[in-house]
Amino acid sequence: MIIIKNNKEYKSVYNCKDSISDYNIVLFVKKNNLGYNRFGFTAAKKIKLAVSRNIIRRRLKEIVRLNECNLKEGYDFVLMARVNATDSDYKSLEKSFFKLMKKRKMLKGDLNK
RNA sequence: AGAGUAAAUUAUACAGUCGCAUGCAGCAAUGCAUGAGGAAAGUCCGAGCUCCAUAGAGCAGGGUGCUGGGUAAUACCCAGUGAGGGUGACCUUAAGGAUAGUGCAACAGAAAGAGACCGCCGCGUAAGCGGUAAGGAUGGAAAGGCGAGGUAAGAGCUCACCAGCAAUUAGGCGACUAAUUGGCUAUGUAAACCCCACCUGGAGCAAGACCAAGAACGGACCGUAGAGUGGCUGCUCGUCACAGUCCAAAUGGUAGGUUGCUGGAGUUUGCCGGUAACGGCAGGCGUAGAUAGAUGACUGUUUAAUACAGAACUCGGCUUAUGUAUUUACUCACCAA
RNA sequence: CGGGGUGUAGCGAAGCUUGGUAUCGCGCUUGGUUCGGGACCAAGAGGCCGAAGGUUCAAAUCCUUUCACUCCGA
Repeated sequence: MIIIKNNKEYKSVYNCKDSISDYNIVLFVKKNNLGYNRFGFTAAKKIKLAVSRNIIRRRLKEIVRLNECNLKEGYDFVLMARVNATDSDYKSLEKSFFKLMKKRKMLKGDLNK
């Protein structure tokens, strides 16, 4: 898994304005023409406690790690946690991840159905 | 068996699978070890460390404020003193000075620092004058309290007891306590100004150091006489740097890597000193170090795995948040013997 | 990491220095004016001053702790 590190790259993804949202997550997508995927995880200060910010980011990382092989290649993804995600557990985050990926048709082959 | 006081322990367990960070070993694949807290938090104090002149002088300003001790240091801790609260175990306490001075005490009340409104008593036909702080009324606070003597009526005017002040003596390192004597005494506020005693330079790891890249963050000279700006509270002084001229480049953005970075006033066991905080000696332990930022997911077990909550230079305190289970010592009340 | 500022009626602000009465504007309610509405005139309601302690006879004001919002510097 390759993580986006630069602030500029995050901003360029946001500026594409290609976003789709859910109760828990906002997903930003941009084509990068590199032949592989890159990921970014953010949890803003709106979520007050550092503990819950960390836990949400770690859970999102875990979801991506386990399901990276199912995604199409050549894109930058940024997963932004909403305030509602504070009370959500791992399984509901995973559900909304798949829901959003299906909507954007980013899953490989038959999985989109 | 009820109510309570004080102190302390415990903190996402254990096993397996996948995954992350750091270190070590290895050519590599990989293997092994370690991996958030009691508050990591708030940033309310105190330090270390770094730079500013290896930090200066004076005044202002700021802080602390019963006594003694502990400590690197403190506004912290320990032991004690006084005051207040509780039947008690025990708890609370910014607690120097109001006789150095100034200010303030609204409204009410006659009067708020020195006093006569009503009343009482004397004189007087009366108006009024004088004496008087016992009683009334106001207020948070009213001229030491209360009783007896005394008197025209009264009054520490006199006396006993109590409270306060001063001096002496005794005890204690000291805060202070006790006794005796004295004259009879001027309220509160210093978390109002202030006085006294002690302490106090500023900025902070984005501090700072080194290296690379780049056309370039410079080189040389003069001067340090005066004026100016800056060195993060103000003023005065002092001191340092810049500011000047010439050469090169240019009015602009680049911001990468290494280091600081974890062994430290560390922790724990025993002995000794001390009422204690703590100190000394000897032995054991090696216990996160990232830089978009490492701890997560799933399954099983036990009654249950839950609260508050996440390291970012490091320590010592304080304050605030907090689940479950448990222990020790003590107090009061009731019952029984 | 460091340094400020603000919190007062439904909304926006004064008052805090120097402690005793919480004031102003808009809005709200009632009445008047108008054929009716607006504007205007008159009257009125609405606050334990972010929270908890302390000092004081008395605290929005002074002190301590705490919560929320917000700004600035590196």
